Amino acid sequence: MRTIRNTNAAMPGRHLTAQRRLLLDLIHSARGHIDAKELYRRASSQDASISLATVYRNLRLFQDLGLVDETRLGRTSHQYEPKRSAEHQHFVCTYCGRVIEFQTPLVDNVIERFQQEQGVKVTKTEFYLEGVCRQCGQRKEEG
Amino acid sequence: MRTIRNTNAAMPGRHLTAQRRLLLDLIHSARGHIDAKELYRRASSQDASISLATVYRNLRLFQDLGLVDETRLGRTSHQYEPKRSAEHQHFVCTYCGRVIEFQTPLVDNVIERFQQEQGVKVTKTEFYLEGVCRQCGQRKEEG
DNA sequence: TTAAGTGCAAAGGCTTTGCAGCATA
DNA sequence: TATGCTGCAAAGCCTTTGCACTTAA
Repeated sequence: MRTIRNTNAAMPGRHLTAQRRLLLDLIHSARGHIDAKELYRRASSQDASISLATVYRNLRLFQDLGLVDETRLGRTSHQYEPKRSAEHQHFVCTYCGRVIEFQTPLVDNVIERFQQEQGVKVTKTEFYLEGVCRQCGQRKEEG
Repeated sequence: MRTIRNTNAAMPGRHLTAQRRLLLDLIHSARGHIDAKELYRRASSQDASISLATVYRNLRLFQDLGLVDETRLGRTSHQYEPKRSAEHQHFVCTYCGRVIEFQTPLVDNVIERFQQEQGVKVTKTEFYLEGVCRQCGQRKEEG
């Protein structure tokens, strides 16, 4: 069980409330992605009085502080995960919802070139693939 | 003014209604991206009685028929555009909302390799960049 | 002590759906 | 003529917000 220490280095000038500690803990231990609803469900089981508004407010805050990354996967689902140093990308299986993360330097090349050619500054990248995972592909062939 | 011909080759077994013709026309002449609300606004100015439900129903239909592509840009906005043969990618300026489209074979390389390594089948790609466009970058420096 | 955070409930967007009437094939 | 489509209005989601109370610093 990962614990967030009691000092407030990550949120200068902010209150490190029990709710925030709980939410950060859950996001970290989710190992992968978690959406607001599921985060609320899990938080509720440990603190029955926590509200969905608090979940949303803090997800927004964590993003602003750079503690958490938001990713839009699939049609409308927003997923959250701890911030990482390396950019990484996502593949989502449209049959079972499985998420595969991957990372490739080619993406950095594309960005570098695009910035130079267009004179723009890229601050965020999202490379999203959708398709059929190995397992579901096999199941389809067999079935 | 691009016109969609009156036969129904694009939608076998479907009714090519006046509303659908109008919507397809507008999507094509939007030259770029358009979202449901704006599409509704423009459609209304030509057919005051068209309903938002019809817009949504048909956007869904057009996607299913492969006539139109949906792209999620920025936080929550869904954008629609005519289907194209070549995959292309998007950059969105977080200041002015400008959308720059680009295309690079590197993306295809990434997909090819990913499919082989993971044994998956990729059916959809979205490479989304966010940042500051040239114009807004200059404006920030000057201001 | 006091600014910041919380829960609650209500409101806001966007999108979908049930239904009765209408229009296309 | 018979299905499919439409408009309308209502409902469904997900997310945000106003307010009064609570709490961390």
